[in-house]
Amino acid sequence: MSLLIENISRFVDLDREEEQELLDSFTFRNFSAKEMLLEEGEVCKEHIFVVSGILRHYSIDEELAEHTLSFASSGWWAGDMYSFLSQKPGDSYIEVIEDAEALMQTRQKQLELFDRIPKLERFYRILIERSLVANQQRLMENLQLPAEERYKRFLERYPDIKYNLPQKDIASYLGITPQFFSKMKGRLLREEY
Amino acid sequence: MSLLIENISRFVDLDREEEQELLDSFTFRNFSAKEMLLEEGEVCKEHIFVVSGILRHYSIDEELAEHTLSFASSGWWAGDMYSFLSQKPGDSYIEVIEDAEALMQTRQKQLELFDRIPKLERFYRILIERSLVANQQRLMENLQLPAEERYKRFLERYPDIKYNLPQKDIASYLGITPQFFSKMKGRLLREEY
DNA sequence: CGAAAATTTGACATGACTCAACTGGAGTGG
DNA sequence: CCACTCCAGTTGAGTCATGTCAAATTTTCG
Repeated sequence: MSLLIENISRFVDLDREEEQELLDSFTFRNFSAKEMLLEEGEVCKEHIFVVSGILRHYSIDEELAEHTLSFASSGWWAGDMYSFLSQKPGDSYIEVIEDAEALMQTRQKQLELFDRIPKLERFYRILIERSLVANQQRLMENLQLPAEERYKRFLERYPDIKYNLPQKDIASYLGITPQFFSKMKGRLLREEY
Repeated sequence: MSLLIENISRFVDLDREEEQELLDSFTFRNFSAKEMLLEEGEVCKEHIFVVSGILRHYSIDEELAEHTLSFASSGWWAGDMYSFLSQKPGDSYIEVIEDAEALMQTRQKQLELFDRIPKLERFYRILIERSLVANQQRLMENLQLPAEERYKRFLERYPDIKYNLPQKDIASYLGITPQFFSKMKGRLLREEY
């Protein structure tokens, strides 16, 4: 559980009491593979800090194709930001890819803490700033790069879990079909020699 | 200048003194069309609040193709977030599309104000939260939708300036070539009758 | 008015998709 | 522990969306 504290301490200094208050605002939960943490039409009530395991955040379009927005493993955050921030029903899904342990915080608890401990609002501001930068970079990658290059960036972004993910999920992250991904991978392997 | 105050007041309440301090932290500037506010390799020293006119934020890939990350008109913010937040050299450009007036704030001034007036850090947190949501939505649109649909979303996102932008810039925002954009637009016009 | 830039248009090329069939491994129940 | 089923992954043929190249035309602006 101190993984969370470590993470936050990289950006702001908390004293013992504040750390305790922070931890008390989270609920610890266990999830097993294939469980759904969020489905379309539901409100994303909690922001999720992943302690172990892997989550996937995705949405489904009119043609029933899935599109992965992000993966989250140890030390990363997950949540449908639109729904979590507005507390309105969202249109995305969060599923468990590998058995996971996570710390969950409701928006209300979060906002209370921001009032009580401004340093935590600062931490969150920094967290969101960084997410925004990462997202903008990914957007540019998608505009500029062909699938093959995007795959290489993906490998760099998720070095710890790249071998634990089903190919179809990687394909849906890259924005291509599983069939095309399979062919592309075959081509890359052949080219390596 | 009170456009800025109006904007901020939608999320936090400031008293006269705080408003003044906020305004003092910005510099007012005038720009004319085609001026560059930021070029590759430079540090994005200031966060920009557009009072009037239009800016475009873009980057250029290895094939020299431009990719527009965003447009900014009256009431919107602009800046290379990666560079502004880290104060390291960035890889993007900001140009003036239509003569503009803007308020500029350095990262240092901004951080000082966060310490002095926590409400402003809150405002900024909310601003970034919203940017993040908008960005994630655009990312999903790019993964899911064909160019034609993306164009419709673009029209909804920029209703005020959609007729003031060169087609090549719209194309580079959508992630397609100007030629293809031209053909697509022709097709859409013909279909309308 | 003239030069440069933006837009349009057409022929052709290609990256990525669809559909369909096949293979193989993981999980489940008998 | 086997047999069965069910996904995930692979592969091939044909197609479609979008790109490239090149030339003609229109617009912008000094």
